[in-house]
Amino acid sequence: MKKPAPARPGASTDSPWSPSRAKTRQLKREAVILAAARAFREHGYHNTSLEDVASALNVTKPTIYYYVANKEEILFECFRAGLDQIKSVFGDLDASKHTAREKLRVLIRHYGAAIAGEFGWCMVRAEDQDLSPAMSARVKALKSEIDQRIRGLIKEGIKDGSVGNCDPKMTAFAIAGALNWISHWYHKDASLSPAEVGEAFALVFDHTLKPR
Amino acid sequence: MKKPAPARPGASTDSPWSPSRAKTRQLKREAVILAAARAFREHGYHNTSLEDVASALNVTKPTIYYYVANKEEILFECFRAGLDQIKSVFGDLDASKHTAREKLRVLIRHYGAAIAGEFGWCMVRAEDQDLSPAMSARVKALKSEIDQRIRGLIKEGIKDGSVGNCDPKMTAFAIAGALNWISHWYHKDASLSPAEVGEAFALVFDHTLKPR
DNA sequence: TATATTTGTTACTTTGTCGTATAATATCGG
DNA sequence: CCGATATTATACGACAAAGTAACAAATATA
Repeated sequence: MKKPAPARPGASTDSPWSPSRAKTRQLKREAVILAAARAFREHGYHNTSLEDVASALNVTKPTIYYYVANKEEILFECFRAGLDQIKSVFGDLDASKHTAREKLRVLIRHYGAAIAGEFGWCMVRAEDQDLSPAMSARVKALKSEIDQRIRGLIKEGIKDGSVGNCDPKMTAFAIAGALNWISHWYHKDASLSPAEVGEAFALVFDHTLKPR
Repeated sequence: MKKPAPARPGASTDSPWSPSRAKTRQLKREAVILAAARAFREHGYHNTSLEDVASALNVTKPTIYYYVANKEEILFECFRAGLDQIKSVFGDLDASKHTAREKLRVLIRHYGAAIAGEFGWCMVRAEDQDLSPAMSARVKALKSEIDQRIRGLIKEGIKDGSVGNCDPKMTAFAIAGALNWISHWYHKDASLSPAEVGEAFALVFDHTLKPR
């Protein structure tokens, strides 16, 4: 279970290993995750063997296991990559001085773009049951954080008057659901870029939220 | 591949077999489908063995195969049961003389209730790749019919003035997505009945659609 | 009650894929 | 240039679950 070399790119001076080694290793690991994410999206998690992933990278299966402990770890990393991408906008939101509705607009645009991205499928459609209880709990916590953020912004908006009166819980479910669902249709109907998709949904829900 | 007896309940007079036999057989078949649908929802399609389904019904695996050709057929029947439930409201819609927005309200309420029902999970979260190309195509056709209906009603509403100006395609995606997503959270958070969930969403999107 | 048909079980084969033991090759620091 | 370590391949073990063959129990009809 112990890594042969610390994979942190920052640990260059205090490590006996060349940083370039650790760096390319990290890069290759990420390539494995990404190739897996694409295969999962195309064929589903259970219909994708690690041999499929390997051959997509022109290597053999044990090579995959050199970079990753097991299939579950790959799935977890896919979840994390996607969810982190969504959460990356939280900082901007905290800093911003706009109304809650405008913050929601930003969040929706960003969220939608992330779902249309490479890890959208895994983040949304992969099943908790394919992760161990521990990993599943971590994923649930991340997801819940995002959902709570939406619900919180709706409540905030009702208070500051930028959002019309509505049921915050159901409205948040509706928004999150509509966004998550993008992963079901986006790659079949990719007439828009991920950013454009996010923008389109931001517009739709701006209508929903605007007070009347 | 040929069934030993025609399972249609209508074939009572011209068949040498007692109709009660065919009837109970049909009932048992449906019990298999339903038990499987519940197991799929709880553990996922691939994490549910037919032995699990069998033991939930207090029988053994080959008994399942007596009522059903294979696992794929079960999944297809689950899809069909759910989608038919949604489509069952189309007749009322055609007969109704209300505005398009009011029709949408009815459709959304009904759709939402169906998704929160027994077959909601299979209908929405099961993957096309787990069906043969032929069956997958049939499912896609049914789904598309429903989506087109929503989009059509939005366009109709924009024309008759009951729906405010919006992008019909994206708005339809948003509505369908929000409704489909119910299957992800409903059984964990079942504080409302399926009908109440449908009603709540009808309300949320009435806000979205109302002209301003 | 006797017989044919339906319904169900026990025990098996087959298949696919995860994950690993082992060995061979490439690459880096000294 | 050499030894150690990183990287990759070949071949295999283990196991779970789909699907089947052959046989046993139940039941309707004559």
